[in-house]
Amino acid sequence: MKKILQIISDAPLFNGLPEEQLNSIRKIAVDQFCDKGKTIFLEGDPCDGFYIVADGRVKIYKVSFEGKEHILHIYGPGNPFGEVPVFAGKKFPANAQTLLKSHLLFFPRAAFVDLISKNPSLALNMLAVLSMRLRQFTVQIENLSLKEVPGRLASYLLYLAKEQDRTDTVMLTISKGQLASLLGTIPETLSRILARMNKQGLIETCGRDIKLLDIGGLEDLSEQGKLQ
Amino acid sequence: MKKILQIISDAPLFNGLPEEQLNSIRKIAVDQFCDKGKTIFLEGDPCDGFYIVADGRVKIYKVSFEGKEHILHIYGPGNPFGEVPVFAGKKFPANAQTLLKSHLLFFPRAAFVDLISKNPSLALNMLAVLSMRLRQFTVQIENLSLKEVPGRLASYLLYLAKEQDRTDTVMLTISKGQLASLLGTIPETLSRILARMNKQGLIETCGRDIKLLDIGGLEDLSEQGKLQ
DNA sequence: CGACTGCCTTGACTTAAGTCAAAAAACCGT
DNA sequence: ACGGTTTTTTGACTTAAGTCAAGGCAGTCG
Repeated sequence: MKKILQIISDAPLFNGLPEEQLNSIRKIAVDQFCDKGKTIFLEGDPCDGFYIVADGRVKIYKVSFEGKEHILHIYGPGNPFGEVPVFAGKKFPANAQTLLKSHLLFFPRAAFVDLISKNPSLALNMLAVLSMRLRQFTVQIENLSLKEVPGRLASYLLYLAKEQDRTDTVMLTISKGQLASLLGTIPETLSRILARMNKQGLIETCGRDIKLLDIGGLEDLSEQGKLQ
Repeated sequence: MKKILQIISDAPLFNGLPEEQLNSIRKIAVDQFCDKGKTIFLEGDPCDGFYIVADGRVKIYKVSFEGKEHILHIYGPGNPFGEVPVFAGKKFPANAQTLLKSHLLFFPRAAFVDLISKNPSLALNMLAVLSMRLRQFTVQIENLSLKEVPGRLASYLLYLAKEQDRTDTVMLTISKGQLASLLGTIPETLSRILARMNKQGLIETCGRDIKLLDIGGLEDLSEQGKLQ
């Protein structure tokens, strides 16, 4: 387990802050250890603070009327979540659950707002993080409304390749069912599309490893949003 | 035309700020008058500041590879736009165009960041605005991925009713073609769905006026996301 | 008044993707 | 290695929604 102060100073949210401020942030952080599958909060719960993932993985998701689940984000170490309602209002807009045994830091609302209001540079960091998220959401909405599933999958694979700094093979860090949910579809459809992309020589799947055989083709697909 | 100071003090972004700060904000604001259909910025343009709508209406939209357009937002008086890349990066993530003859206020990036970094309460306001936007995006993504078009339309009608403070009849403030794009669909589909909802007695359309005949039914539809 | 233009609607057709059901494969603890 | 989950894949079928093409219905302007 990493030191709390270390975790805090590594988080993008607190990047570049002076030692002294990091210490005052550390003082308000509350440790929290969760098993896999633990629900952290539910949509509509009152929000009295936000979290940072110190270790493990957390999914943020919505559930439809019929119980179908759509994953909005999957966050790993260093990522904050639940920070939106700290400023916007009083309730969480989605559900959060751990995907792995996880270690979280909790920041109580009142104390954090107090810190921010005394700390312009912390506020600027926070603004940058929220802005990045907004930008990602813009992309996600674009994907959902302008691209078909194969296009979204291609985008995701290219994003993964960048993330993992590989050009040949990427490894899924989540199950295919979860990936389907993240792409706004269902496992059956995802499975069929992977099979189709195999046949077309774009990729070669082997369990959770996916060989990228035709990066150019994947790029076309992610731009055009349509297969063929 | 309203006074610039008046516009600024009415904008949610600057809500509750002391007179003195409003004045320093006013000093960095640049007036801009646009005809209908004027492109304000394009996706990928370098961003050197953001805007507030003083008067008129602006659409924020993305264009797909084949040229299909999806409207992300439509903003009216008091709303800021383009504020994301001021903190996140250097380029605009979407396009902006006026829908009406409009009056905008432009805030240059450097001057504004400077203001924020000296002004904790302005920073907090900004955080609240961005958080609200993130929350709206969450809803939009939920709509796109969990609901079919009739569900999204019902949500929009109920939102309009709330906005206009009516329970019987709402008036579309945009054309049906634009509404289709905002809902992530095409005019033909929207037209068919409106016809279907008419037949089912949920609504009664008359040009741009839409009578809400069965609010309960619309609520069910917007929750379940499916017609029937 | 009529022709023009932009917006909306309708119809016939195609297709992407969802549902339901079942088989196959991978994973896990004992 | 074994039984029992849980995931993933496959197949047959349905359906929402997109495409293409043709009409209709305003408004407006000469």
